[in-house]
Amino acid sequence: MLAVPPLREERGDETRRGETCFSIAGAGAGGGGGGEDDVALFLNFSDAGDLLDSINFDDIFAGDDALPDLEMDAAEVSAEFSTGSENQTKANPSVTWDGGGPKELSEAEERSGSGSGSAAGAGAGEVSSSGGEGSEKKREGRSGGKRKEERDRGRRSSAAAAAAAAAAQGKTNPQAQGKRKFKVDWTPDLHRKFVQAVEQLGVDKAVPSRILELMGNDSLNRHNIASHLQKYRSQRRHLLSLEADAARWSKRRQIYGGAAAAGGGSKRVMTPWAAPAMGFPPAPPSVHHFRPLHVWGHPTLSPSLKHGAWPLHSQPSLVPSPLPTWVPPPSLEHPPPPPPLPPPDPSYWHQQGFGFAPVPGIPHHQGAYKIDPSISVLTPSGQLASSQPSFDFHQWSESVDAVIGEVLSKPWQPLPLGLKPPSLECVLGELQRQGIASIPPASSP
DNA sequence: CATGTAATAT
DNA sequence: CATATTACAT
Repeated sequence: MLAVPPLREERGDETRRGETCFSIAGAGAGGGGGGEDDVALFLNFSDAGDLLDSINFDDIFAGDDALPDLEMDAAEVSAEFSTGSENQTKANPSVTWDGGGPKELSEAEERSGSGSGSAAGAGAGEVSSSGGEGSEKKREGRSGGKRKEERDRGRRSSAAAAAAAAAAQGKTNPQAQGKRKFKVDWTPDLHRKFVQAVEQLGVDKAVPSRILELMGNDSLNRHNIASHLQKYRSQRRHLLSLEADAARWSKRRQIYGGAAAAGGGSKRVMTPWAAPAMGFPPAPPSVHHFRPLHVWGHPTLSPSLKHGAWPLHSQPSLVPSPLPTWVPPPSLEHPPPPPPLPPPDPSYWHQQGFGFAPVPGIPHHQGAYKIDPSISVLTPSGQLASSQPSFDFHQWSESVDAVIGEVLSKPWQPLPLGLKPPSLECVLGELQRQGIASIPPASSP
């Protein structure tokens, strides 16, 4: 709570220089996902250049608090999806029959129109869950986590029988059509097709069914795709965040480290905001008023990420050497020529599923959100969350203004992604609107 | 109903 | 371990 001096209230101004305050409005709650983004990305980005080549995704996904130890174990990285091999070019996915598999489901109907009602017959089949769904939807905290403990659903662990049936038919050529429960082997090739389809559709419009169409692969069903897609997106998000982080770091080096940093004896490149990186709020006492705030982030993948080969190894350096750096804060210090940032696409933020994630520590429904680590969000509680630094306005309170100043001055942006810098108006506007902050008189920090 | 996500099973 | 499956939410 601070005095809230002047600030142009008129929203009309929001678009200065093409900038726009994106409002995620309700979106927040919806996203629900993206939970794994909380990895602390303290990677050693000293050399953004080949960073990506050395990312060990296992670490990344491990995503616990422990800082990923950048082991740079190239070998490991390329563990799966080894493209080099021979198996390539197989048009058909190598689906492997999960013959004995206990669970068996008839997927027949998947094929939309084609009503290939094959119906494995196999009486047993229907493992289809849910006996009768008690309909006890628990409406609570939402966000993926609720999970009704052991949903006592009597694990129909058996159903197995059916499997046999499937197997029987399987033998020869699974894809024929009687595909049942095989496991898709996402070969690099298959994956490429997948990616191609996804990109063709547009990352955001790529939905299982359509992807499926485009891939034309008849041995896959929607679920296979969905599953893969899920993973794919997940990966993507990580890449995005890494890229952003790398960029940020790179930027900082550029700014603070300068030539000095080169040698390795990086001066305390750690300047402002990295300081008391207090974790997340000690649990916002009572965030009653929460409304969605504004977020900033990158609307799209940088080209370097777009290529199809997701399996890391083949991935070109993620961070383009010449990082399109965006320099300083608009109103602070030097007014750098606004780089030709690709126009942000507002709609982006409204897309569903882009990982708005609950900020660890803050019950989702309380309205705290964050997006990929690289993106920052002003939470209802006044916390400005981003991958690393996290400012809690309550705690830093005295200096909200200062905080804001720092926030705005930090190298936030070198996002090679057409991300635009948070505009002062956006930040302050929101703070003001919520009565949390005041406007630093033109030259606060 | 299709989709997305997290958790969990295999 | 990569996928599949499930539960739930949208």
